[in-house]
Amino acid sequence: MNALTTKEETLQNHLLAGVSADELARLLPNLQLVSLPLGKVIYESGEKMDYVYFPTTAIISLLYIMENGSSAEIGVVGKDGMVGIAIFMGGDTTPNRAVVQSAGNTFKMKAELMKDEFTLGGRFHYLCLRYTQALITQISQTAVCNRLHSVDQQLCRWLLLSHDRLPSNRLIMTQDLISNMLGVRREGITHAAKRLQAAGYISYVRGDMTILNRKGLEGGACECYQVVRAEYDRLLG
Amino acid sequence: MNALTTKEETLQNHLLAGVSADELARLLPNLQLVSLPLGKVIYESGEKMDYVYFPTTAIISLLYIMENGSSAEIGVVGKDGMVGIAIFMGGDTTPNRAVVQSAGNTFKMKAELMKDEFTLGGRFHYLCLRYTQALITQISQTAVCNRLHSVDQQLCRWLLLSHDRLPSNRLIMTQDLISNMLGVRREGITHAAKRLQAAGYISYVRGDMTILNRKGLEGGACECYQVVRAEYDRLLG
DNA sequence: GGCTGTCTGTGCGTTGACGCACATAGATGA
DNA sequence: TCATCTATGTGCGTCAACGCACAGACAGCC
Repeated sequence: MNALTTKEETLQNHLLAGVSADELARLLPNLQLVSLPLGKVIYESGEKMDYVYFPTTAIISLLYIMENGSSAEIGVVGKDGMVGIAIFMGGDTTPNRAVVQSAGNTFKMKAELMKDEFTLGGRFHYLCLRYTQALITQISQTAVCNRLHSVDQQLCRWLLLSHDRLPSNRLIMTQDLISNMLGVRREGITHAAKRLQAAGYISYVRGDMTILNRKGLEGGACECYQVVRAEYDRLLG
Repeated sequence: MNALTTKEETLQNHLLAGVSADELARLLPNLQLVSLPLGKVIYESGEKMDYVYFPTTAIISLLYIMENGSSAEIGVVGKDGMVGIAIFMGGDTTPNRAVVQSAGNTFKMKAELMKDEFTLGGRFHYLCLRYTQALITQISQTAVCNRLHSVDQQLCRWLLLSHDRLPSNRLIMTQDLISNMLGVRREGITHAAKRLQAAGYISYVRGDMTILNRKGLEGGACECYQVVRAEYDRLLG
């Protein structure tokens, strides 16, 4: 891959696409394109973060793992953002695991270089902070949704958030994995997915899901999805 | 109140206590001490934030209000932090309401002055970012807790988070208000509170609650409380 | 083809929380 | 003192989600 196509691919990530020409010129030599397989753990809870990730086609899920092994997703990151905000926020680590939810590509950059660029305080700095605020809204809305909404509604929200970050309508993911993300039973996902398939919104066979009708999903979701979407558009659109 | 006592009171807020002497000298003339009554709304969802707040004895709850009127807390702020991070993160607003959960004092400062001081990039900037990361952990853990834990456990967590930010062992708050914070039924809080009182961990009469046994509450809470506490200590301790 | 492992579907009893209705008890003020 | 309001306690039916067990169904592989 030559420099030109790398530059083109960086533009697939919304944060990298938004920086100034000067900044991009500085960042480009330090960005390494890597392909991530489904299930790959890129950060473990409490572990020092060596790299920051800017996904292009991959989707990364931020999970908290309980002591007893159960888990729940707190946020999802794709081409809209980055994984590793703790690096520039100053904490270096977070008590969360970051797992590849959908295989694909991402750029990675050394944590030290990330800090250096951030401290320069330019448009990159500005975008990182605004992105962090958008992520806070996503996490907040996950909290609210977990409290007040049904599994059916949450599955719709989750599918929409994933679809927004996906390069196609296909999502390679078993119901068992989805249940781990949402922190519910696998059977609960089976039931909800069946209903969505019966309604014609999605179709799936053995870990291969296709989104057929976004509007339908939007109707089945709670207001949480729209709140998050609107904040991303407002802050980064 | 003269300048000396104001300066002493600012030190009750952990963020203000952590800034450099130069920064504090710049901030002090712009900090206005106000007393906030229980239930006062200091920000409405989506509203432009005119001030940032640094509580000393007051506790502020960050809530999301659903379209149907039900609500859920996403985080709580006291002397450990500040309300209004959106001002320096760049978004200016958030889709949340900020309500006084426990009456008390807070310093407030004009949003413009906050932005100016933040952009200077000193220790204040550093502390604001680290605080934001701690708040993210709190919100994340709220999401996890909402998903996986019982009302009893969540009440313990909530009481502990409040107690950490309270100047005494007394919390003036009805069960009805607590239920709005946690996004559960009032009766659910009645049952949980009765159990805690029977165990001797708390006592209460008509909106006047006293925490008698912190260790007991810690035993009744899920791991979520400790995770949040540890992150605050690590990032800001 | 047949074996094996994984993914999805289904049934059933249990449970934690909900929604509603109403009872009791402390606080407030005329 | 009495009326009223608010806060808390309690009962009961309902329901969504859970935990468990197991039955297909499909894929990959020898």
